Amino acid sequence: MTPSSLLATSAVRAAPALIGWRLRFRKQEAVIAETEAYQGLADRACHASKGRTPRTDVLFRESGTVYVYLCYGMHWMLNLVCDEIDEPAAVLIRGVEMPGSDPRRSNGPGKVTRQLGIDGKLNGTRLGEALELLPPLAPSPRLRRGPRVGVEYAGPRWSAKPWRWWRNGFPVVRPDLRPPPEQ
DNA sequence: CTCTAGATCTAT
DNA sequence: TAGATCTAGAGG
Repeated sequence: MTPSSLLATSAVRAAPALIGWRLRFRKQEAVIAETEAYQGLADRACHASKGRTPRTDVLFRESGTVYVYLCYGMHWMLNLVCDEIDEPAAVLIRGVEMPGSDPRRSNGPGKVTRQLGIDGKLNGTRLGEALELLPPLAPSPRLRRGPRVGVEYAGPRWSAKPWRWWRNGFPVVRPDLRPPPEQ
């Protein structure tokens, strides 16, 4: 499994598969521990549901493109673009684990980028340039899943989708969230 | 041009 | 539970 084949599929399939893969940036290494999928024009939680705009353009590009945007005026969100060209989809990196670092320093999307020193300059670059994606070193961990965080604005149909995954035992923020009864 | 909401985090 | 901080996108 190569980084390109991993991402050349829907975000809903790529997001759980990415857990355990490693990100390398400026000599730092981080193991992906929590992800969320944003899939397609129909997904009201996905920025691309607003259409192709200057901001969402990167989502329509080739898988392996890096999408970074500023949230709440102060937090950078790191995403990896998935799926085919012109099919907007991305996985949000919500949590990582770094050797010798308290995981509570990197268990949220804003914390991830702050910890690694990632900002908007990475937006539109491709994996392999500044940011690298490397295969797991350990066997696939057991995963847990639940609804995405902070997307209530998308309406109940989309905010209830259990499109968030994390490594069992990872100290996720908002552990109060439970998977919906059915989807 | 103005206005508003937002894929969050931290301290209170 | 509120405040920080700022920009894309929508509306006039």
